[in-house]
Amino acid sequence: MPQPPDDPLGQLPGYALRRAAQAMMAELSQRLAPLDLRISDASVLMLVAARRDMTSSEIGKALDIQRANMVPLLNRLEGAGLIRREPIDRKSQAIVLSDAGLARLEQVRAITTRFEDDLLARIPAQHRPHFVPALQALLD
Amino acid sequence: MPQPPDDPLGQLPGYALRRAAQAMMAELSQRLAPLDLRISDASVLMLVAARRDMTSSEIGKALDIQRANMVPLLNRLEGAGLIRREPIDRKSQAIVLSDAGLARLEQVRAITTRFEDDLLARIPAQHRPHFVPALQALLD
DNA sequence: GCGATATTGCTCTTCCGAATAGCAAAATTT
DNA sequence: AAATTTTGCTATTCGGAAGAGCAATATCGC
Repeated sequence: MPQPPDDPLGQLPGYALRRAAQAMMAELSQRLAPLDLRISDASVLMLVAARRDMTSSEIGKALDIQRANMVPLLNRLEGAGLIRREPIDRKSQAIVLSDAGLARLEQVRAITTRFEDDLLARIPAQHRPHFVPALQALLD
Repeated sequence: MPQPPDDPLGQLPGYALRRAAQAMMAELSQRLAPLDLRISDASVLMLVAARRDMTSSEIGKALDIQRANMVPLLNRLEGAGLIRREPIDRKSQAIVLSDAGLARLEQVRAITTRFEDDLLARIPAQHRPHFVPALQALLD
């Protein structure tokens, strides 16, 4: 990621945010590739483990993924045997982790906690505690 | 952008970074839409104004856009009459702003400086000075 | 209870950004 | 002069995200 001194864009918060997110996601994707999971797959696994029996729409709301786009995502996870769809009533279904899903989740956790540590480590100590709060302030 | 208290992901720097960047870009896109420009279009205009006579590949390197993807982008800008391609030698061409491009750039500047101000304003004052430095640390 | 309304899960389609492979012409290196 | 690199491009693919629309079902107001 070159940062030429005469780059007039590098100082702009919006531009820096975009580039940083881009670089971060490229690296996380690579680290998750051995598990055969995309970033959104991993997010879903983590979420359904933390809050059991969520419906597809609830997951979508929490992760800001549209209903329509949840379908292929969950199909993929179900096809890989990581989740199951269990009927709640005749309309809704709960998404639950299978045993294989739980096992995969453990691998995901290992990779992501390592990843998040590495990420934070690259931020100079004096800026570090401000990083997540600043980002969260942008999400209200 | 909901941030439920029992969201196990919201605290993760990587996840927060992704979501913040997503939200930011969605909003910037909207603000640029009246100018009929995408975010990358605007970046290119700003860059070619600051460093004149750059070639397509140089722009790509600076903005981290691949050669192949620069082509339709520049075609679009050229089609809109905002830039011209001027031959340097028989292989390379300089990208230069047209008069219309310069005028459009002024509008871009108005929108982006306003946007960047608004963005920073949403970050609490004690975190604000740490924001861009932290992001830049992730880009090395 | 019933009718209007909202929600759920889905299909199909489109768009954008990004990536890859390949290519011809021209420049640069040695 | 030959080998290598660079430039600009075509063509294709992929992933994430968005939109419109739909049938079945659940929920709310009365």
